[in-house]
Amino acid sequence: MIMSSQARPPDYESLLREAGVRITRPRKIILKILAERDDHPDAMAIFRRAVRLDDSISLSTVYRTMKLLEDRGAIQRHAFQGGPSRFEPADSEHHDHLIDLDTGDVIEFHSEKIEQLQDEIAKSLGYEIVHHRLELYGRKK
Amino acid sequence: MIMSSQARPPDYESLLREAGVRITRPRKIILKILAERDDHPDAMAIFRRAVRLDDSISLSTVYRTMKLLEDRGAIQRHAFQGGPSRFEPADSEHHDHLIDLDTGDVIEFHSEKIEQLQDEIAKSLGYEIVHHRLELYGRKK
DNA sequence: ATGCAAATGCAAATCGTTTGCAACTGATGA
DNA sequence: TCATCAGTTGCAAACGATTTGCATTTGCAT
Repeated sequence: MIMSSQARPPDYESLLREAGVRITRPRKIILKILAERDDHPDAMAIFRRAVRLDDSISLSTVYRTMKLLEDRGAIQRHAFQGGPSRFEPADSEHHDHLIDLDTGDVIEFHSEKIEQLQDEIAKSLGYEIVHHRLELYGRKK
Repeated sequence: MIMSSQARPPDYESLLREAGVRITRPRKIILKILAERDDHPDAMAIFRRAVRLDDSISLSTVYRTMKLLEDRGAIQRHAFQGGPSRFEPADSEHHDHLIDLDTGDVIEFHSEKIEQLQDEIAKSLGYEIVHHRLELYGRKK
Protein backbone atom coordinates (compact mmCIF):
# COMPACT_ATOMS: atom_id res chain seq x y z
CA MET A 1 0.00 0.00 0.00
CA ILE A 2 1.53 3.29 -1.07
CA MET A 3 0.60 6.88 -0.59
CA SER A 4 0.25 8.71 -3.89
CA SER A 5 3.05 11.12 -4.64
CA GLN A 6 2.32 14.68 -5.73
CA ALA A 7 3.38 14.42 -9.38
CA ARG A 8 3.05 17.79 -11.14
CA PRO A 9 0.38 17.82 -13.83
CA PRO A 10 1.43 18.11 -17.47
CA ASP A 11 0.98 21.36 -19.36
CA TYR A 12 -2.77 21.29 -19.86
CA GLU A 13 -2.72 24.65 -21.52
CA SER A 14 -0.89 23.42 -24.60
CA LEU A 15 -2.60 20.08 -24.35
CA LEU A 16 -5.99 21.73 -24.64
CA ARG A 17 -4.84 24.15 -27.30
CA GLU A 18 -3.79 21.21 -29.42
CA ALA A 19 -7.20 19.66 -28.91
CA GLY A 20 -8.72 22.75 -30.49
CA VAL A 21 -9.85 24.22 -27.21
CA ARG A 22 -9.47 27.94 -26.70
CA ILE A 23 -7.34 29.09 -23.82
CA THR A 24 -9.43 31.86 -22.36
CA ARG A 25 -8.85 34.01 -19.34
CA PRO A 26 -11.21 32.02 -17.08
CA ARG A 27 -9.70 28.73 -18.21
CA LYS A 28 -6.18 29.95 -17.54
CA ILE A 29 -7.20 30.87 -14.02
CA ILE A 30 -8.99 27.61 -13.33
CA LEU A 31 -6.04 25.60 -14.62
CA LYS A 32 -3.74 27.58 -12.38
CA ILE A 33 -5.93 26.87 -9.38
CA LEU A 34 -5.99 23.17 -10.18
CA ALA A 35 -2.24 23.08 -10.60
CA GLU A 36 -1.68 24.73 -7.25
CA ARG A 37 -4.33 22.97 -5.19
CA ASP A 38 -3.18 20.26 -2.86
CA ASP A 39 -6.64 19.25 -1.71
CA HIS A 40 -9.83 17.99 -3.40
CA PRO A 41 -11.90 21.16 -3.96
CA ASP A 42 -15.48 21.21 -5.16
CA ALA A 43 -16.78 23.54 -7.84
CA MET A 44 -17.75 26.23 -5.34
CA ALA A 45 -14.31 26.16 -3.71
CA ILE A 46 -12.68 26.51 -7.11
CA PHE A 47 -15.06 29.34 -7.93
CA ARG A 48 -14.19 31.18 -4.72
CA ARG A 49 -10.47 30.86 -5.42
CA ALA A 50 -11.03 31.98 -9.00
CA VAL A 51 -12.98 35.07 -8.02
CA ARG A 52 -9.99 36.24 -6.00
CA LEU A 53 -7.98 36.31 -9.23
CA ASP A 54 -10.73 37.66 -11.48
CA ASP A 55 -14.05 38.68 -10.03
CA SER A 56 -15.84 38.43 -13.34
CA ILE A 57 -15.63 34.64 -13.47
CA SER A 58 -18.94 32.85 -13.16
CA LEU A 59 -19.78 29.61 -11.43
CA SER A 60 -21.22 28.24 -14.67
CA THR A 61 -17.86 28.63 -16.30
CA VAL A 62 -16.24 26.71 -13.50
CA TYR A 63 -18.73 23.89 -14.01
CA ARG A 64 -18.32 24.02 -17.77
CA THR A 65 -14.57 23.93 -17.47
CA MET A 66 -14.63 21.02 -15.05
CA LYS A 67 -16.80 19.13 -17.48
CA LEU A 68 -14.46 19.98 -20.32
CA LEU A 69 -11.42 18.83 -18.40
CA GLU A 70 -13.15 15.70 -17.24
CA ASP A 71 -14.17 14.79 -20.79
CA ARG A 72 -10.59 15.37 -21.94
CA GLY A 73 -9.38 13.11 -19.14
CA ALA A 74 -7.48 15.95 -17.50
CA ILE A 75 -9.22 15.77 -14.16
CA GLN A 76 -11.18 13.28 -12.14
CA ARG A 77 -14.51 13.91 -10.49
CA HIS A 78 -15.23 12.24 -7.16
CA ALA A 79 -18.78 12.17 -5.82
CA PHE A 80 -18.15 11.43 -2.18
CA GLN A 81 -20.96 10.64 0.20
CA GLY A 82 -23.48 13.43 0.51
CA GLY A 83 -21.53 16.44 -0.65
CA PRO A 84 -20.91 18.00 -4.06
CA SER A 85 -18.42 16.57 -6.56
CA ARG A 86 -14.80 17.21 -5.77
CA PHE A 87 -11.99 17.31 -8.28
CA GLU A 88 -8.34 16.48 -8.70
CA PRO A 89 -5.93 16.37 -11.65
CA ALA A 90 -6.00 12.95 -13.28
CA ASP A 91 -2.29 12.68 -13.93
CA SER A 92 -1.31 10.87 -10.77
CA GLU A 93 -1.44 7.10 -10.66
CA HIS A 94 -4.74 5.53 -9.68
CA HIS A 95 -5.66 5.63 -6.03
CA ASP A 96 -8.63 5.29 -3.71
CA HIS A 97 -9.78 7.58 -0.92
CA LEU A 98 -10.16 7.64 2.80
CA ILE A 99 -12.47 10.46 3.85
CA ASP A 100 -12.15 11.88 7.33
CA LEU A 101 -15.74 12.14 8.54
CA ASP A 102 -14.92 14.91 11.00
CA THR A 103 -12.87 17.23 8.79
CA GLY A 104 -13.78 16.19 5.24
CA ASP A 105 -10.08 15.69 4.57
CA VAL A 106 -9.24 13.21 1.87
CA ILE A 107 -6.33 10.81 2.18
CA GLU A 108 -5.21 8.91 -0.88
CA PHE A 109 -4.07 5.34 -0.84
CA HIS A 110 -3.56 2.46 -3.19
CA SER A 111 -3.62 -1.27 -2.71
CA GLU A 112 -2.57 -3.47 -5.56
CA LYS A 113 -3.91 -6.45 -3.67
CA ILE A 114 -7.38 -5.00 -3.48
CA GLU A 115 -7.28 -4.12 -7.16
CA GLN A 116 -6.38 -7.69 -8.00
CA LEU A 117 -9.16 -9.08 -5.83
CA GLN A 118 -11.64 -6.75 -7.52
CA ASP A 119 -10.61 -8.00 -10.92
CA GLU A 120 -10.97 -11.58 -9.81
CA ILE A 121 -14.43 -10.97 -8.42
CA ALA A 122 -15.64 -9.19 -11.53
CA LYS A 123 -14.18 -11.90 -13.69
CA SER A 124 -15.86 -14.64 -11.71
CA LEU A 125 -19.17 -12.85 -12.22
CA GLY A 126 -18.55 -12.59 -15.94
CA TYR A 127 -17.82 -8.90 -15.92
CA GLU A 128 -15.07 -6.58 -16.97
CA ILE A 129 -14.45 -3.62 -14.69
CA VAL A 130 -14.65 -0.26 -16.43
CA HIS A 131 -13.94 1.67 -13.29
CA HIS A 132 -14.51 1.35 -9.61
CA ARG A 133 -15.00 3.36 -6.50
CA LEU A 134 -13.50 2.46 -3.17
CA GLU A 135 -14.03 4.92 -0.39
CA LEU A 136 -13.33 4.44 3.28
CA TYR A 137 -15.15 6.78 5.65
CA GLY A 138 -13.55 6.95 9.04
CA ARG A 139 -12.38 8.82 12.08
CA LYS A 140 -8.90 9.44 13.37
CA LYS A 141 -7.99 7.11 16.21
CA MET B 1 -16.23 -14.50 -2.17
CA ILE B 2 -19.89 -15.28 -1.67
CA MET B 3 -23.05 -14.08 -3.27
CA SER B 4 -25.48 -12.71 -0.72
CA SER B 5 -28.49 -14.90 -0.09
CA GLN B 6 -31.99 -13.47 -0.20
CA ALA B 7 -32.83 -13.63 3.51
CA ARG B 8 -36.38 -12.43 4.16
CA PRO B 9 -36.54 -9.21 6.14
CA PRO B 10 -37.88 -9.29 9.69
CA ASP B 11 -41.35 -8.00 10.47
CA TYR B 12 -40.69 -4.27 10.18
CA GLU B 13 -44.31 -3.48 10.87
CA SER B 14 -44.18 -4.64 14.48
CA LEU B 15 -40.60 -3.47 14.76
CA LEU B 16 -41.63 0.05 13.89
CA ARG B 17 -44.75 -0.09 16.00
CA GLU B 18 -42.61 -0.95 18.99
CA ALA B 19 -40.40 2.00 18.21
CA GLY B 20 -43.45 4.23 18.57
CA VAL B 21 -43.92 4.74 14.87
CA ARG B 22 -47.43 4.66 13.47
CA ILE B 23 -48.25 2.06 10.89
CA THR B 24 -50.17 4.04 8.35
CA ARG B 25 -51.64 2.98 5.05
CA PRO B 26 -48.80 4.45 2.96
CA ARG B 27 -46.18 2.89 5.21
CA LYS B 28 -47.82 -0.50 4.99
CA ILE B 29 -47.71 -0.28 1.23
CA ILE B 30 -44.12 0.85 1.08
CA LEU B 31 -43.02 -1.90 3.44
CA LYS B 32 -44.83 -4.42 1.30
CA ILE B 33 -43.05 -3.16 -1.79
CA LEU B 34 -39.68 -3.36 -0.06
CA ALA B 35 -40.38 -6.88 1.14
CA GLU B 36 -41.28 -8.03 -2.35
CA ARG B 37 -38.65 -6.23 -4.36
CA ASP B 38 -35.73 -8.24 -5.59
CA ASP B 39 -33.87 -5.33 -7.12
CA HIS B 40 -32.48 -2.01 -5.87
CA PRO B 41 -35.25 0.50 -6.63
CA ASP B 42 -34.91 4.26 -6.28
CA ALA B 43 -37.53 6.48 -4.65
CA MET B 44 -39.34 7.10 -7.92
CA ALA B 45 -39.54 3.39 -8.70
CA ILE B 46 -40.95 2.71 -5.26
CA PHE B 47 -43.41 5.54 -5.76
CA ARG B 48 -44.59 4.14 -9.08
CA ARG B 49 -45.12 0.72 -7.55
CA ALA B 50 -46.92 2.28 -4.59
CA VAL B 51 -49.29 4.28 -6.76
CA ARG B 52 -50.48 1.06 -8.34
CA LEU B 53 -51.66 -0.06 -4.90
CA ASP B 54 -52.96 3.31 -3.74
CA ASP B 55 -52.98 6.25 -6.07
CA SER B 56 -53.18 8.79 -3.27
CA ILE B 57 -49.64 8.14 -2.09
CA SER B 58 -47.23 11.01 -2.62
CA LEU B 59 -43.60 10.98 -3.55
CA SER B 60 -42.77 13.01 -0.43
CA THR B 61 -44.14 10.23 1.71
CA VAL B 62 -41.94 7.74 -0.07
CA TYR B 63 -38.91 9.91 0.64
CA ARG B 64 -39.98 10.49 4.24
CA THR B 65 -40.52 6.79 4.77
CA MET B 66 -37.18 5.87 3.25
CA LYS B 67 -35.53 8.34 5.60
CA LEU B 68 -37.43 6.91 8.54
CA LEU B 69 -36.45 3.36 7.68
CA GLU B 70 -32.86 4.35 7.05
CA ASP B 71 -32.64 6.09 10.42
CA ARG B 72 -34.11 3.04 12.11
CA GLY B 73 -31.52 0.91 10.33
CA ALA B 74 -34.18 -0.99 8.43
CA ILE B 75 -32.94 -0.17 4.97
CA GLN B 76 -29.72 0.91 3.32
CA ARG B 77 -29.34 3.77 0.90
CA HIS B 78 -26.86 3.45 -1.95
CA ALA B 79 -25.86 6.51 -3.95
CA PHE B 80 -24.43 4.92 -7.05
CA GLN B 81 -22.63 6.93 -9.68
CA GLY B 82 -24.76 9.62 -11.21
CA GLY B 83 -28.23 8.38 -10.52
CA PRO B 84 -30.62 8.83 -7.59
CA SER B 85 -30.28 6.89 -4.34
CA ARG B 86 -31.37 3.28 -4.48
CA PHE B 87 -32.55 1.22 -1.55
CA GLU B 88 -32.52 -2.28 -0.17
CA PRO B 89 -33.52 -3.89 3.15
CA ALA B 90 -30.60 -3.83 5.57
CA ASP B 91 -31.15 -7.26 7.03
CA SER B 92 -28.83 -9.22 4.77
CA GLU B 93 -25.17 -9.50 5.67
CA HIS B 94 -22.85 -6.78 4.43
CA HIS B 95 -21.99 -6.81 0.77
CA ASP B 96 -20.62 -4.60 -1.95
CA HIS B 97 -21.98 -3.94 -5.42
CA LEU B 98 -21.13 -4.50 -9.04
CA ILE B 99 -23.19 -2.21 -11.26
CA ASP B 100 -23.84 -3.23 -14.84
CA LEU B 101 -23.17 -0.08 -16.83
CA ASP B 102 -25.42 -1.18 -19.67
CA THR B 103 -28.50 -2.27 -17.75
CA GLY B 104 -28.14 -0.62 -14.34
CA ASP B 105 -28.48 -4.06 -12.77
CA VAL B 106 -26.84 -4.47 -9.40
CA ILE B 107 -24.99 -7.63 -8.44
CA GLU B 108 -24.06 -8.16 -4.82
CA PHE B 109 -20.83 -9.70 -3.68
CA HIS B 110 -18.68 -9.92 -0.61
CA SER B 111 -14.98 -10.43 -0.09
CA GLU B 112 -13.70 -10.95 3.40
CA LYS B 113 -10.19 -10.51 2.10
CA ILE B 114 -10.92 -7.05 0.75
CA GLU B 115 -12.60 -6.08 4.01
CA GLN B 116 -9.52 -7.15 5.92
CA LEU B 117 -7.22 -5.22 3.63
CA GLN B 118 -9.38 -2.13 4.05
CA ASP B 119 -9.11 -2.39 7.82
CA GLU B 120 -5.36 -2.76 7.60
CA ILE B 121 -5.04 0.27 5.38
CA ALA B 122 -7.21 2.44 7.58
CA LYS B 123 -5.34 1.30 10.64
CA SER B 124 -1.97 2.05 9.10
CA LEU B 125 -3.22 5.56 8.37
CA GLY B 126 -4.38 5.98 11.94
CA TYR B 127 -8.05 5.71 11.12
CA GLU B 128 -11.00 3.64 12.15
CA ILE B 129 -13.45 2.78 9.38
CA VAL B 130 -17.02 3.84 10.13
CA HIS B 131 -18.31 2.57 6.83
CA HIS B 132 -17.08 2.12 3.32
CA ARG B 133 -18.24 2.03 -0.24
CA LEU B 134 -16.90 -0.37 -2.79
CA GLU B 135 -18.56 -0.29 -6.18
CA LEU B 136 -17.40 -1.96 -9.35
CA TYR B 137 -18.79 -0.54 -12.57
CA GLY B 138 -18.50 -2.93 -15.46
CA ARG B 139 -19.81 -4.61 -18.55
CA LYS B 140 -20.74 -8.21 -19.17
CA LYS B 141 -18.03 -10.08 -21.05
C1' DA C 1 -6.90 44.29 -38.11
C1' DT C 2 -11.28 41.43 -39.17
C1' DG C 3 -14.58 37.79 -38.87
C1' DC C 4 -16.74 34.21 -36.84
C1' DA C 5 -17.21 30.14 -34.13
C1' DA C 6 -16.31 29.26 -29.49
C1' DA C 7 -16.79 30.70 -24.86
C1' DT C 8 -18.72 33.74 -21.44
C1' DG C 9 -22.00 35.67 -17.78
C1' DC C 10 -26.39 35.82 -16.37
C1' DA C 11 -30.78 34.07 -15.30
C1' DA C 12 -33.79 30.53 -15.65
C1' DA C 13 -34.37 25.51 -15.85
C1' DT C 14 -33.37 20.94 -14.18
C1' DC C 15 -33.01 16.89 -11.10
C1' DG C 16 -33.32 14.58 -6.84
C1' DT C 17 -34.67 15.55 -2.46
C1' DT C 18 -36.50 18.12 1.63
C1' DT C 19 -39.70 21.08 4.03
C1' DG C 20 -43.76 24.25 5.68
C1' DC C 21 -48.29 23.94 6.37
C1' DA C 22 -53.11 22.93 6.72
C1' DA C 23 -55.87 18.81 6.59
C1' DC C 24 -56.26 14.08 8.07
C1' DT C 25 -55.85 9.74 10.76
C1' DG C 26 -53.85 6.08 13.83
C1' DA C 27 -53.51 4.74 18.54
C1' DT C 28 -54.53 5.54 23.29
C1' DG C 29 -57.53 6.14 27.15
C1' DA C 30 -62.38 7.33 28.76
C1' DT D 1 -67.07 2.74 20.95
C1' DC D 2 -65.52 7.25 20.38
C1' DA D 3 -63.11 11.63 21.21
C1' DT D 4 -58.68 13.29 21.38
C1' DC D 5 -54.42 14.92 19.62
C1' DA D 6 -49.76 14.20 18.27
C1' DG D 7 -47.97 11.89 14.37
C1' DT D 8 -48.53 11.70 9.45
C1' DT D 9 -50.04 13.00 5.06
C1' DG D 10 -50.41 15.46 0.36
C1' DC D 11 -49.44 19.41 -1.86
C1' DA D 12 -46.68 23.03 -3.37
C1' DA D 13 -42.91 25.57 -2.71
C1' DA D 14 -37.92 25.57 -1.38
C1' DC D 15 -33.68 23.39 -1.76
C1' DG D 16 -28.58 22.53 -3.32
C1' DA D 17 -25.86 21.06 -7.03
C1' DT D 18 -25.53 21.31 -11.66
C1' DT D 19 -26.89 22.37 -16.51
C1' DT D 20 -28.71 25.16 -20.15
C1' DG D 21 -30.58 29.07 -23.40
C1' DC D 22 -29.37 33.18 -25.03
C1' DA D 23 -27.44 37.54 -26.13
C1' DT D 24 -22.85 39.37 -25.75
C1' DT D 25 -17.94 38.99 -25.76
C1' DT D 26 -13.48 37.13 -27.16
C1' DG D 27 -9.75 34.02 -28.84
C1' DC D 28 -7.37 33.16 -32.77
C1' DA D 29 -6.82 31.90 -37.77
C1' DT D 30 -6.80 34.63 -41.71
